[in-house]
Amino acid sequence: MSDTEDRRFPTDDPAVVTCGLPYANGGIHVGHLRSFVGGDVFSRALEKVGQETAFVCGSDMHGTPIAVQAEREGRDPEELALRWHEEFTEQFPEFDVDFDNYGHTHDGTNTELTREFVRRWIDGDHVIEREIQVAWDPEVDQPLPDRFVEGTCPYCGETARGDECDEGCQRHLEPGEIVDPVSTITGNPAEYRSRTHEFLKLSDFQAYLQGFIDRLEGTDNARNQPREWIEGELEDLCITRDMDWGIDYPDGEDGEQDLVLYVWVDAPIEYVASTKQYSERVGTEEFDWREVWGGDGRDPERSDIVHVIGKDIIQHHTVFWPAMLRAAEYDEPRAVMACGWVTIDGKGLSTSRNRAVWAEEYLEEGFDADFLRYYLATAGGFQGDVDFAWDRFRERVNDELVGVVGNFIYRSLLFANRNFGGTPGADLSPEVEERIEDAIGEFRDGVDDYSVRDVGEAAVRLARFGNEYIQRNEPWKLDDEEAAPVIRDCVQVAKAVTVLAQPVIPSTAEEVWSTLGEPGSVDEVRLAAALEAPPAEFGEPTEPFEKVDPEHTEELAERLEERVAAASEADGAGADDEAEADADADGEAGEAEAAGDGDGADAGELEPLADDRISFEEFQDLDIRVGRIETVDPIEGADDLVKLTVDVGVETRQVVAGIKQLHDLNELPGKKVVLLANLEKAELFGVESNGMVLAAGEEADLLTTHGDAVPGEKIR
RNA sequence: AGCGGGAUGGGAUAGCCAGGAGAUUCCGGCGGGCUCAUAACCCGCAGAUCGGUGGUUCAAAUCCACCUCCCGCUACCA
Repeated sequence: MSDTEDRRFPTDDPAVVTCGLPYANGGIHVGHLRSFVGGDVFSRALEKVGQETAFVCGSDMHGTPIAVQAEREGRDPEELALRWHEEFTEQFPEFDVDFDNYGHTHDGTNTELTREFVRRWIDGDHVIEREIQVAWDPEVDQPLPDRFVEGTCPYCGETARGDECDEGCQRHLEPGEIVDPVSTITGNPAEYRSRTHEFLKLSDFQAYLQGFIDRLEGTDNARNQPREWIEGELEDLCITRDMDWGIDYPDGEDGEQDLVLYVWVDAPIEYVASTKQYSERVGTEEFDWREVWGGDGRDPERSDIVHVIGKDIIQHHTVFWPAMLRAAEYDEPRAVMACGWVTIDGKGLSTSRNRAVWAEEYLEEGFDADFLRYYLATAGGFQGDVDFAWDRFRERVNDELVGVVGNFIYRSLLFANRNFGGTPGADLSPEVEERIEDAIGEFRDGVDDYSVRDVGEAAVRLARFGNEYIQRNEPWKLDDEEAAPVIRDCVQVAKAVTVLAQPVIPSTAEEVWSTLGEPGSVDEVRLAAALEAPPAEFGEPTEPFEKVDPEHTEELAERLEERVAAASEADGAGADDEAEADADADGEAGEAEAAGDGDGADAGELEPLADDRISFEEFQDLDIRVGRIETVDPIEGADDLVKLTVDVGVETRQVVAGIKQLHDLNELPGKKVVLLANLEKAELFGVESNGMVLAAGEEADLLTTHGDAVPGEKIR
């Protein structure tokens, strides 16, 4: 970031704005919507400043989560993914997220282009073949790529997924790295088999990426977070997987290999493919995708490619992706805008736990899409997290959008219409002209700073000025002749507000535009239109917005509260296996939740007794047994965890317990313990734990029996 | 432990990256105005040591160091 430099928008070249691909295995909620709205606002704003822009995206159809889900449901992955893809296609327009092209990664364009990328890598000698050990389920004789396998991270020892150490050090894991692999489908311990795979030599691009990251524009998090990777040792990226679902690896000669490309290979290429589809549809004279993506002899380090993503996929867009582009001799991204999460009560949304406000649900409640767009775009800085609360939503919409923006436009236009039948014939005052120019400047700065918020605020501030201005001049106390210049100014401000606000509230802006009697669409005009005279005649305006009913949001807040409570409960009880597919979905705040413990932990300070009573039946749901410890083995790499085998009469269970530092392990065998037998299985450090040994307090003081109860006896 | 992001008047946020008159906007509180406007809008007040400590500087919310506390991904007490 050699500072603001002089590379301001617009440039002479066409730009492309992309949004992180929604993953086609679940619905869209407000968290996802934030990055789509952000991208849409930004691309509209770019056009407002005169930048030729294509806004493209597509559904992410491949990858193991979809394959896993399809397998579980006994369905075809393509059919599964397409169903969601269709839904996305319908939902985006409802929020005025208006892509110039929306494709998907499984379509012909992407498939072809992806293969071409890979061929270029091969031709450029950036791909090497390597024998690696891949996880394999011996029982069903099936390879276990990525998230088909879980195990222990070789770096930090945490439980990890096959493709990343999601719970520990967050490292990206290459196939074959994970220790103690277990199949996520069958639960079988996996074994490693030797397979030949293809690798993109990221190491070829280390120096390049170091320069790239200094050049990259966008939000700070995107420019800083990857530095650790780029400045460290870059490992080569395995670009193939042993799977059926995906794009076949283009190996030319022997079509024998049943390898497909890693999902993160074909997913970002969809950005290019989708742009290409757009070009093909409108014609290259209108928009030439090659001018954006390169290969046209321009400086590849000076593109106008802007990626809008969620902060969970920063590395993919700032390390893998630029290397992939470079290796195929395409241009590099100019900017990456990584937005924060949308939270509820400060905690992340969760698809699998229904801890969310769904896109569909929002619309069903009858709210204006512009309201949510406004809220999401301006509630906080783009890279910060934004809390979604219905009452905050109502507050900001009613007080700012309706009260300030809508009200100003309405009162101005109504006054003008009643007294003058339109815009009075008078000159624009220098004060107002200057103020509008300032607003245009704020808007421009917002675009150049990649600040969606500032872009949105520019219009609101101008409207606020408008209210002050009309109040200060009190035209209602003046005769028509005196009032004319004031109203002329107000109508001009109202028009300017409409132009400036259009990227955020496109549909309302459009209505106001036609109320003003302006020809064409506000979507088409540029910022300069804010200072052009409004029509001399226009009809009676209607109120641009209808307020949000407080009772309505109150009710929704209650409903949401219940839903969140339900999610937390489900959560407190359960392990974290359900997290599987979420992380890829962009804008999704993975699964948080530490369930209430953690606090009151200090010795000497006892937790209060629980208020909620449970029924005897509920108690009986717990299958608690007497057990006898047979063997004790410390778990390698873990501080406290040990692997126990416990005789519970009917069988012997393997249980993991965190008691290593608190008990002399040698004394444990033979000790009787109390075991919760029907707790769901969990995996800790790659070791399965089938039950829970009960212990008291922080010290994990093991419970035992005083009499002669025998293993297997039920506690009642 | 690791990585990232924070800590600003009662609550929620902006400013800090390009350091300079004690600071934005929204809600809330108090008082006033106006009546064109969707009980809207406008004005004024209430007064906060801009998390702590030290440093750089003529000057720091804004830069540097250390610290504390939060939050997020996530965790070994299953």
